[in-house]
Amino acid sequence: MYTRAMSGLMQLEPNPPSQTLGLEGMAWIFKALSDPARLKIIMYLASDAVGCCGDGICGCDLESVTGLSQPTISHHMKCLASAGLVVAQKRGKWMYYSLDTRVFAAAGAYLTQCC
Amino acid sequence: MYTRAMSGLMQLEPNPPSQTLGLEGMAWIFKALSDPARLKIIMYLASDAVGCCGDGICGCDLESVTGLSQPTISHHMKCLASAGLVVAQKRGKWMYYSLDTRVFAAAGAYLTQCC
DNA sequence: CAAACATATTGAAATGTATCAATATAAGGA
DNA sequence: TCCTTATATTGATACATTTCAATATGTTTG
Repeated sequence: MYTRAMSGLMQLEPNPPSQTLGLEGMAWIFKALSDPARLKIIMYLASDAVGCCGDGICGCDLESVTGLSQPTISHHMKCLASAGLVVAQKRGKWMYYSLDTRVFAAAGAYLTQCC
Repeated sequence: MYTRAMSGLMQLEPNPPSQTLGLEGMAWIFKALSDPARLKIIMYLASDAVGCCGDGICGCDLESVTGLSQPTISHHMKCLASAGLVVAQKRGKWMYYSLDTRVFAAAGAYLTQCC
């Protein structure tokens, strides 16, 4: 899975993806957004909730929010990170996740401007 | 496929989907957007191209634009229509397709406003 | 009505996805 | 060091998706 070379997405420059990415890249972003569980995760990350570890939202928070197993959360977060929508940061033994609002803004602009 | 009850989506009211649709509905829209061939079709429909039948863009136009077979185009258009992104209209023996800009605007707003 | 054409449906193959159980890896604390 | 905890990976299963060939449906025109 996620065989697409993601280096370009992971360290996105200020340029909006709609100009940087082709159809394939945009489709990849929308695919990451196409699962209800992942949207739920995104909404939780956007909600400024506190999280059980205090210093951000980590994987175990997302298990309880979604009711999904730990490997499934790991899978979904890799999917979101590979699209550049989520930034994953390891601190200690936890992974902390946050949204890259630039990618959301760019994908939103792509939809509002395409027609 | 496309077992989801689409009646609500097909005759969308002015209300943006982000308020009308839940996570499932938004995920359904993003899934329709998650294929490069469908994005190519959308870009073509947004381009105000003339089309071989003169009075809009019909299925055979999309075959030549994408290089995909007729059944595959039919499949993709049903997918886009089921998400409400595309309106399909039969005139004579042709199906004419157009974008529902309200759904694009609503999906775009969902992304720009969620974080 | 019959032929031609546009689209839809069916069937099938290849591939991809979502999910969890089991296990591995990595990091912190006793 | 050993145990506990958080996350990642592997393996397996069920299901969905993309695609086309073949065929069916429906519409216009001869």
